[in-house]
Amino acid sequence: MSDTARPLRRIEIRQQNETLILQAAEKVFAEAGFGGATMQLIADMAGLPKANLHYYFPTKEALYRQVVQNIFEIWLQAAGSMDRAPGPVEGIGAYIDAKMEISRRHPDGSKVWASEVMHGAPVIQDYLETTLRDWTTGRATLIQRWIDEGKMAAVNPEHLLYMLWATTQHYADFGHQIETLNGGKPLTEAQWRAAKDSVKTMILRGIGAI
Amino acid sequence: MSDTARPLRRIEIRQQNETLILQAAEKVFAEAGFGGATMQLIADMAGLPKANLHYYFPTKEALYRQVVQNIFEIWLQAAGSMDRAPGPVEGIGAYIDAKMEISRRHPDGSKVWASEVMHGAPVIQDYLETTLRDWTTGRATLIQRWIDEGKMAAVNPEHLLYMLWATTQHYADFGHQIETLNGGKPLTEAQWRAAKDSVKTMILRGIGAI
DNA sequence: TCTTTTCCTGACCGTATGGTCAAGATGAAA
DNA sequence: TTTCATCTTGACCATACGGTCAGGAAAAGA
Repeated sequence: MSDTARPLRRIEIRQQNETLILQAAEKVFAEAGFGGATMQLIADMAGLPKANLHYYFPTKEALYRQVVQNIFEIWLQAAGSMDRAPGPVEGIGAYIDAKMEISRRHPDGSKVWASEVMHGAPVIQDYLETTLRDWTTGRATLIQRWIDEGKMAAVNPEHLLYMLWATTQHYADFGHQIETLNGGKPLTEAQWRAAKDSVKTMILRGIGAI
Repeated sequence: MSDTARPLRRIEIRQQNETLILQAAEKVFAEAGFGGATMQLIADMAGLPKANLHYYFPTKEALYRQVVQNIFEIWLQAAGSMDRAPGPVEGIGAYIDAKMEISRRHPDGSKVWASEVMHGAPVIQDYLETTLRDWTTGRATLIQRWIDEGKMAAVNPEHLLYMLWATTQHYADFGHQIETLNGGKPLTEAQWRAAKDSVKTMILRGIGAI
């Protein structure tokens, strides 16, 4: 921006360009899918020549893999919000809040994740079998404990988790449909609050926690 | 199959090949997305030469459009199960059953639909703005009537519909993830019953209908 | 049987794509 | 200043893709 900006240091250059490329890639992969995305389109969106992309990321697959892993990191971050809660109202409530916020702030990332899983998780299958599986088992145990303690109804923990994922991610993955049904306009701040509130109320009542 | 099969009539040939192509296309589009799917792959899966595909469907887009429209037809069929019900327990219960059955019987179709919407509905935008919108408005009115009649809690009808779509379609679109968390095995008959039951119980209780 | 229409398909074409490379530019180290 | 490592990029390449076409096979109609 500034004409008098000092030359960037090596590390800064690398960091800046990688971020630029990853942001552009996330958007293009979300909009076109892996197969429909082109390195040229990502390059144009990042404002860099295509050959420069291949300098930082050797192949399209490598770039895609990094995008998916970044999304998984965000997911893991939200996954923690369920712990350290005395009961389902706080724990599941916080988790819904966190996941709805991700749907709002990172809709592209959510779409890439959904697309990856829909196509059989060719890239992140190992994460599903390790990290995600462990997390799911742990959370199912936690939910079962709440049930045993009489803090919620005896629901199937796995299917509850699926419902949480499905409902929250729907606002990102099917955002276009929701927007169309909303008169072509994105949800307002108030509408997002209403969405969060609806989801929380219906689910927490659905599991007999409120 | 039979060596003595009589030669097929024109209309039969057309019907048979179109069906063959559409089935193969649905599978390939679901697995690879529109951009990742190739006419050659669809042709191989259908057991026909590629040029023959272009005889029945002039372009890849035309073939894809037909696949998406077929899915929408199935969706519309299930959409009727909510009407002619005296209250939410029967109406929404039947709708959940119908949509869960679609997720089970037509997972590929569901994935193609999800993919289409995720990428901004380039092909079926007009359906979203007309048929889907009208249906949604009508159903929201119906739900509001049930609320006014005291048959269920005062929830936001739109967000309830989103939850219904999200939860039921999740079992198709994220079927691979569910299968992985299920030890790599597809859900059994009993597990599908449990899934349906969980979804119905949680949602119907969540809206105060039971 | 003969003619017409529909169906079938191997070979082919132009284009776009992922990826490479060599030569130059730029910042870091000596 | 000189040397070295990193970064940049236009030009290029092999491949794969969607789509075309001509000519033959097969069914329908006369």
